[in-house]
Amino acid sequence: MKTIDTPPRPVRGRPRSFNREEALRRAMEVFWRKGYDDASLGDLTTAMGINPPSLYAAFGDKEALYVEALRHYLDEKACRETFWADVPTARAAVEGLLLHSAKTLPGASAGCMLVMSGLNTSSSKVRKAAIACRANAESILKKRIERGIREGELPAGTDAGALAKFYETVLQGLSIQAADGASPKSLQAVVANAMRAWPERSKRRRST
Amino acid sequence: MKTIDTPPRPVRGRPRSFNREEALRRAMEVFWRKGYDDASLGDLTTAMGINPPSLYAAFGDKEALYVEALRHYLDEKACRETFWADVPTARAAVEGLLLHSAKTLPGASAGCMLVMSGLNTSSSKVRKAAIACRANAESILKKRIERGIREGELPAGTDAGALAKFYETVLQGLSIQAADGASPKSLQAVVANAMRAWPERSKRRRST
DNA sequence: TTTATTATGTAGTGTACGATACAGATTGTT
DNA sequence: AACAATCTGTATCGTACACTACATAATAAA
Repeated sequence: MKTIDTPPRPVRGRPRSFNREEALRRAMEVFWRKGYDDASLGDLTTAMGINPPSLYAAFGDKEALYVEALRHYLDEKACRETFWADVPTARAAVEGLLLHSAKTLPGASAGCMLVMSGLNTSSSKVRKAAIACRANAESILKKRIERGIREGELPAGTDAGALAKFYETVLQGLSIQAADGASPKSLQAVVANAMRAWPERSKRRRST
Repeated sequence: MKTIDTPPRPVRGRPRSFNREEALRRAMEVFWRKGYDDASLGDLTTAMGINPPSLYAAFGDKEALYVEALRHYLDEKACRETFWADVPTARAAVEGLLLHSAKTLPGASAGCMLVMSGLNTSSSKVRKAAIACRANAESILKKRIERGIREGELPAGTDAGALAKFYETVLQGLSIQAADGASPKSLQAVVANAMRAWPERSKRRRST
């Protein structure tokens, strides 16, 4: 799902000399690695291969560039719908999501960009955008769990919202653990523990 | 446990005109609320009621002041040993810790200072100190769990390190959830889910 | 060819920040 | 009383930052 569509190419004037998508991708990597505040315009323009006026003409300002980079991150790196395309059960979807994080986050030196966004950040615009994106991610997780309930995979009385929030909480904690230097193996053990909280389908308990 | 002892009072010279402990406490509150980078020296000196030279004479520099403020936070707000003084079981200790966070964090507008420290921060000194403090907190949790294993509360084969890391991960996720505006009630539901992963003492399973 | 429009590179602007120089104030020591 | 030592308030310093003014280049339309 494209969240922001590229404005239609202007018909007149000097054409842009750089690839906007590619520049955005590089900006995303800088923001991901250094965070919003610590990524200076110099860092960004160097990585993007352009000068400040081009950046401002194409993206607005630093805040807008960050928000767009975060959206790009979600589409490219963390799109749950596509990640879950062929996963049959909610349990496998959640476990796969957590394990994916456990395996890949220790490589990214700064955790998950979505999780880290807006924390300790001066820009309230960035903070609000990050909160909204995380809420959206949680709602996607919730919907997958609700589907599991509808399909009989989970007990009928399961609180999908609370369960989604729990696994989202674990996911967010994993990023901090990864940023602190935890190994993939230790994070996988964390995931294994988290999955022990998964509501089993009536292992011999009255269901009302 | 005092981690840093106040240097002995110099015998000569003009005496300090402010209370160092009280100034440190106020600096801690500013850092807690705004984070390391976003707390300016102006914010700090205003809250502390002193001028920059006094700050530098008493605390070194901004980084050293932050590290000391973080230690103060641990002693005052988050000392697990004293928090667990009268808690008989490891399970109650962990659950109490999580519930305490679930109830109090939504009030603090920026989550737990220990958890948020060093994230998206320019100072590597602050980052390293934060990582060390979190590792220490996790080891305290691990020791409490190991005691539970020794005392027969937990199954003999339990991996204390993995279990401690799991609950520390949840604790860290709770701070992000709180910073995102989650209510105490919803966080308590997260805690309830997390406690479902607690290893029960052989509810009819072979214990080797 | 001329004109309008948009992008580019150079070279800055203003500002906020962390940190400090300095002179004067306040103490203990001799 | 004279001196040494330490702290305090004022008034900065140098720097890094986000951002932009401006002249010029490159394109499409007239």
